[in-house]
Amino acid sequence: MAIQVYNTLNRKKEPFKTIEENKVKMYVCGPTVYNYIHIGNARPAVVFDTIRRYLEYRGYDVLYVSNFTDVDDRLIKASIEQGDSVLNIAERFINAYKEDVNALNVREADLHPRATETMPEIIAFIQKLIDKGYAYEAGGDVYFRTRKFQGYGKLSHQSIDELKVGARIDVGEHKEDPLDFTLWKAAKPGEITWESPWGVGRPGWHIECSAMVEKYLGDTIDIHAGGQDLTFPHHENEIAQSEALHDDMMANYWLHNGYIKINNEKMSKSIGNVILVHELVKKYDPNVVRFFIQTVHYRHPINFNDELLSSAEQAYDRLRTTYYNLLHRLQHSADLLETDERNAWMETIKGLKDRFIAEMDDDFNTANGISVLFDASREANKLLQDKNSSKEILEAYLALLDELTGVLGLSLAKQEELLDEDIENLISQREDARKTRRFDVADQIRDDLKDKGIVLEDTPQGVRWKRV
RNA sequence: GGCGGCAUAGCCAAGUGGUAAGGCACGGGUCUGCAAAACCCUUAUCCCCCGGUUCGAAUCCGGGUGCCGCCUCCA
Repeated sequence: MAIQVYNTLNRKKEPFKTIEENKVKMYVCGPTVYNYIHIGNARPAVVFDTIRRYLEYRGYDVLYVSNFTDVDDRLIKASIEQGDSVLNIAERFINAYKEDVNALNVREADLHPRATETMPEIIAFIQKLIDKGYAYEAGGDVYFRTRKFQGYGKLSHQSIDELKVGARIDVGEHKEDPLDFTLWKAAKPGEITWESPWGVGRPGWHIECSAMVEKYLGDTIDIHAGGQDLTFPHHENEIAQSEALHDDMMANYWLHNGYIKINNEKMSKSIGNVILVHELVKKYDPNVVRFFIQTVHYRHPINFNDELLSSAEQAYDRLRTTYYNLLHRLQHSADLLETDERNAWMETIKGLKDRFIAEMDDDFNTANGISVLFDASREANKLLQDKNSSKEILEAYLALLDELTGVLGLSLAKQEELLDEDIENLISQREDARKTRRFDVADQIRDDLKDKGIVLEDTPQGVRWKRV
């Protein structure tokens, strides 16, 4: 059974078929870099990074391109407010973006093109649209002739006459039709500009993606993705530009992730409930944040608040505990014997892996993939209760957990930690006390260590400790 | 007005025709010197409401209620 992908274009799941065998060309709309990113920006980064990782896991060679919009109205505004250049501000927040998504274990794209570095291609793209009659210059601006493009509205499933109701012409615009959108914007005095056949100016928002996709990936790509809000008008306009020019599909699959809400409200600056990734990862382990995002299907809305994050933290710790306990057993057990049930265990492990793949194949259902991780955890915990467990099977469970969490971009492994010598001493003093049944002494030491954030757990294979 | 989404246990969340995954929290039991961790059991006769199709629906159709998104360069 092939991977099934929900395609916004047709509003249904379809078998995933690539243009070139085993190769995926994927483009994800990136941020406008005028500020630190919030969790609304983080979601697509995490979601499509996960999809990329999964496709690679399934044997595809993925070429992943994601842009930075480094010139637009908001950047110009920020530039004026901060008295700094557009390019400096962009540079600063590109670095901040990379730092933030890196914390969430989002891999860098193969290519991160910037609008300002794609200017010749953007201008050439616009010129070709003019030559083909799909665009026109007016007063130094260039507009796309929306009505001329057959099929406008096919992604957002709206008819052009309905769209017309909301469209309007702003003061200073020179559109033939309210539905037309800007490809090139004439500069106002003092703004950052580029030379073009239509005078100095800068590109409209939508054109950079069309130009970049063409430049780096080709006329038709496999996957084009972004947040749900980009469906209209951004992606609709990209389709119009690219398909008008190429007379071919821009992308075979359009994927859109759902919105984020804060305490069931829309996250917005006016409400003042915007959560920056920056701040969030100080408060919660980035693994937990990533995990939390993945516990909800990517197309569904996701609600953020402290209670939900804390619950996710508890859940994630369950997986971690299993992982640590497997490691502890492996390292501290002298009784690693072959069990009679070796084949049964290996079958179970194989079954878990197969289930994980089946769930993820179904439109990247990470919520169900994660439920398999919990089942794996339960099975591994059962193994840990056996008196005789073999090294091979313990290692197989660790490998399974590493493999599946790795696909999701999560890590259960903790950093190598050492205890202070005096704490080591206390632990061994307690062991002595327990051996001589001086339990009051032993319990006192355990309580003291707990106050210092070290929890002790006695197992048949010796004492186990963890920090809390 | 147009287009679309969602409504599943105390909370979160899968499931889109075959009789309710998983997690958090709660309760009982086992294990333990006591704990912790873990395991087992229990926890929605039922999936917003009403009607219909079907041998059979949380899942399909019609109607209703509630919440939300896009149609404003906001992911």
